[in-house]
Amino acid sequence: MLVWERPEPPDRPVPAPLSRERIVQAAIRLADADGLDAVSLRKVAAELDVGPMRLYGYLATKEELLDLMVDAVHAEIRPTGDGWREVLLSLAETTRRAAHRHEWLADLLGGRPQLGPNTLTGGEAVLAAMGDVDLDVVVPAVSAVAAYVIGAVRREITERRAERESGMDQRQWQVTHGPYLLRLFATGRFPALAAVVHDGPHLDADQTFRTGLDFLLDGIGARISP
Amino acid sequence: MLVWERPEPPDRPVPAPLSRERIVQAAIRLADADGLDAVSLRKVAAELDVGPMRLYGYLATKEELLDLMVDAVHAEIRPTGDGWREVLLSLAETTRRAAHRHEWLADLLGGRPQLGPNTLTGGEAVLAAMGDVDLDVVVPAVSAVAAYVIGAVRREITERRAERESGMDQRQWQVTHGPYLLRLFATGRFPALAAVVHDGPHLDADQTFRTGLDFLLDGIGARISP
DNA sequence: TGAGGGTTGATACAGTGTATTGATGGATAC
DNA sequence: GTATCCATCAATACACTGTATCAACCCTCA
Repeated sequence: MLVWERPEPPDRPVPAPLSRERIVQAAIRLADADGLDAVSLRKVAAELDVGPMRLYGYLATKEELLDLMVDAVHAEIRPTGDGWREVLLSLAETTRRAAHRHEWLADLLGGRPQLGPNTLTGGEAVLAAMGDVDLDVVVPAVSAVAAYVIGAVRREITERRAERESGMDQRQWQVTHGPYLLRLFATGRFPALAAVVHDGPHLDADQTFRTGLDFLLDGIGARISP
Repeated sequence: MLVWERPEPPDRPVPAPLSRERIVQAAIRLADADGLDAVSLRKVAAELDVGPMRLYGYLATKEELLDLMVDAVHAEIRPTGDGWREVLLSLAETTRRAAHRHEWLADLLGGRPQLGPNTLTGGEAVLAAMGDVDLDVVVPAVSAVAAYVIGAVRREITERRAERESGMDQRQWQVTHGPYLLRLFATGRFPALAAVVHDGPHLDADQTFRTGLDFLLDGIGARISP
């Protein structure tokens, strides 16, 4: 044997075979690190030391990759608890926490039909735990909670990003939006808004999410056990 | 004067001067017709018979254009009514109707901080109409309704698109997803889901939206007038 | 008439998703 | 053991995106 044909180091013997799984994990890593815009097929492929076109052996389109990413994260969303209220509450909170770990989820939630196995498994868990509540209430109730969560998480993540960016250079934010807003408020056309900004409660994100969710769950509860 | 130098027809004397307004209207036309993906700076510019770079005299970036589009549509969202419940309800319904007229709105709602004049005017109208309800309830209540609307509209438009596409070739949809779903359901891992699909209520979009909204408003009402 | 300067159009660049085409290597048939 | 075929994979190519840069232009003022 020729000496320069040294054997491969044993701890990285062969690159793991490509798979949907590995592609999706790489895409999620990229999205977690640098946001959804950083997920391009070229970058995902580079992450896996592979040509971009290789991915098309496993994916039909980029949209499919995004769908798979969402479904993969749904594995982290597993509602638990006893009784309809606990279950819906934990559905909401685990979804929200997943979006905190993967902010890009906020951009994707609700934007595509979700029929992946993990998503369906989560849905099954919710429905199964709803006890013997009438289906005529269960269906709109779950649907309403899902809608609320999608919107609330989206707003929260959007605000979080804006704060992060304006925190990074608060100076710039004030220079850009400050005068404009001051001018608008100075017109006196927004007295109620001004009052809220001035005297309104300053809830943190946890409280805001929870309060709105409680409104909704209370309203549902009134239909279940009047 | 040379005969072939015919004067411009008087009903189209000079191209209207370019303006943010005209740019935004052109972008909205494009988005209404062919979806948000059809809104590229090049196409918007072409719509206005102008080079792409002209737009940068009026816009700093494409994101700004999208923000302006959203704010422009907010001019159509003007809640009316007496009392907090009517106002919140009309806020929700007018928003939803605007999204029906401009489906792309569902992709943008909640995705960016909204500080445009039309958006603020709408917010002012809502707050002003909330009467003398305690601010500690008003703020989370409005916020919760906004969140619900964002999520519900997003889900509804997503489903509408899926139906439209699968309606255009239902054959293809069944070929693609049918066997996969049947296989999943055949495993027996989703009995509750299967029950819902089989026995659950089939609400139309109006009812679904309205029912969830009523849950939420009921819950809010319980805090306002217990 | 000439010069200066803001306005506008053209070109250019880096990046995207994806179609097509050419190479390559391993299994199968003789 | 050789030849053939086919599946796999890499490279190239295309049309398109947002945006930076730069050259031409026209309008205003001296």
